[in-house]
Amino acid sequence: MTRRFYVTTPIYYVNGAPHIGHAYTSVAADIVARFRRLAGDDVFFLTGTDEHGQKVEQAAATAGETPQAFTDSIAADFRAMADTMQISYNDFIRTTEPRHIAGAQALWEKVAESGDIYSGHYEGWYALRDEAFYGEDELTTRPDGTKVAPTGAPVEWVREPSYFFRLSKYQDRLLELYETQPDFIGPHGSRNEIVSFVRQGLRDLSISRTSFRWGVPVPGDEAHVMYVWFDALSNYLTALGYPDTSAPRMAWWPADLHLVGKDIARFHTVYWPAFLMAAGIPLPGKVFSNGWWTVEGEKMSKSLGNVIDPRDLVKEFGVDPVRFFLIREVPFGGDSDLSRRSFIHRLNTELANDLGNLAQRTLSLIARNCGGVLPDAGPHTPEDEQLLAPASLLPSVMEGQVARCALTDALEEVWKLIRACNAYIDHQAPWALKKTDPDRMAHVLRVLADALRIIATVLQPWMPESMAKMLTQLGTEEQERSFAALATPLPGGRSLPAPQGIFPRYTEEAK
RNA sequence: GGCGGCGUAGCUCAGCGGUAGAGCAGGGGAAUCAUAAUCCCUUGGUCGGCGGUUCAAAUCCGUCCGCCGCUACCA
Repeated sequence: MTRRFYVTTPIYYVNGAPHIGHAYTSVAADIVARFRRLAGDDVFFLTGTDEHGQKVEQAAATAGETPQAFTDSIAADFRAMADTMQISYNDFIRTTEPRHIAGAQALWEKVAESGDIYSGHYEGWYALRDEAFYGEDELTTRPDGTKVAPTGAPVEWVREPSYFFRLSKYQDRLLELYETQPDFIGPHGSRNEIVSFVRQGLRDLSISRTSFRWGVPVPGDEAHVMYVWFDALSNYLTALGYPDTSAPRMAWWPADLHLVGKDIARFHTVYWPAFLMAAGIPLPGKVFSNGWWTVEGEKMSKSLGNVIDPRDLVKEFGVDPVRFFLIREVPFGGDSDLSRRSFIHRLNTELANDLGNLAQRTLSLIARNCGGVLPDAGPHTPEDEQLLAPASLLPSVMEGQVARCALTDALEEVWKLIRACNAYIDHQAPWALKKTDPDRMAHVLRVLADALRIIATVLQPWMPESMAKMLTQLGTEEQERSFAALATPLPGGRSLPAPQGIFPRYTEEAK
């Protein structure tokens, strides 16, 4: 029976334009989704936008638009970015859609049924700009007597009625979850932080607001709208058709993997499982958080004006090199830097030199010396085996790595094989065999073609467009590109298209 | 302050009890099928400091120094 796999990106908050950080998380999720599809799973891949909250309401007012019109245009921009990045989502949910609003309200009611929602008052120092409450001890007093948040945002004392979620009740069950399901939170460092946070003790969570209107109305009390995280987190369920348990998509629940930025790890590893526990809904399998990008060594910020729109890079270099760089440059999970120099260096050494050139030299030798058709396989020498044996294990090795979200390690695994292929071709020297032993030459080229087929197959999730081109040049049909298809060797004699370079080299023109 | 992580070759990092590793960068050589790409060899580290446990420590323990993260409602 086909395994179902459900992976999500965060729903992105529409208070600004999409940047490289959003693209990063989405590309990572996309790689997992594509990888699981190649492995034969029935994948559901969700992305979308988080569109409620006071900040959005105000930004819309400032822009002189209705909140709906405002979010429509930014949501469209996020969707366009996802499309540019070749994100293969199955659905794009917006929290302003009726299906989501109804689902979020149903989840609220379900949690309320368990007795874990009660009404009270919330009061504290509130920073409008940050949409956040702060503790007295976090504030600093300015010379003029006004208090400001650590972020520098001015705060005011507010008191408003609020519904609360009994988060405190779930402390032990959460700790037990982290204990019994050690892979629930990744990477490791993030897990430690969450565990120690929960150990400190959990306070009940204010989950509604009366101070603004742009949100999901609380069922049965229209004076309140839901706190944005109750609303937002429920998207992972509402997109599947929740609360309609007979909806076909509900078969994908519980989610296998939520990929998130490290800033929102806590919402996904503490609040979300607690909400689900309260509602009696099974928990997701894993929440993995990724780090931040800096640009040329500096923090990305609007004031520095160094915010990178991934689409600008795609325009210049193509989508696959950007996807590749984002995942390759640093172990997935940590922070990383994007500099033009390191970017171009990566593309030149690993894509153009190592991989692109390997394909090009192999394919042009075949084109020129084998009549442009895929040679038959010959008897394997020990050297051939030494190359092909580990190559055939690649998909299963990478499967383990992808399951751990070790997306960079998985790439490194492929590059070991690519380097081995370059060494192999030099040692076998098919260009010399051409005169001394043409049969062996053909067999060597076939070994390389087989290795390249594996390489291109497993790299499809990272670089779908380029690897499709490479697989076409290697003579594979559309239906021969899954992991399962690798078990069947391609028939010799198939004619191959004329080889064409896939990854160009870049030279920075001197300025 | 509390909790946690990190500090290993010029750079990015892996190793986590048994004679220091990879990639890139640097140096030398080979080859010429290929996007002047590739291959081979090679320089380079008292594994942050000090102390301890052990036959044996980057690897375990203690301590010190230096970075970084978390410490509640903020993509």
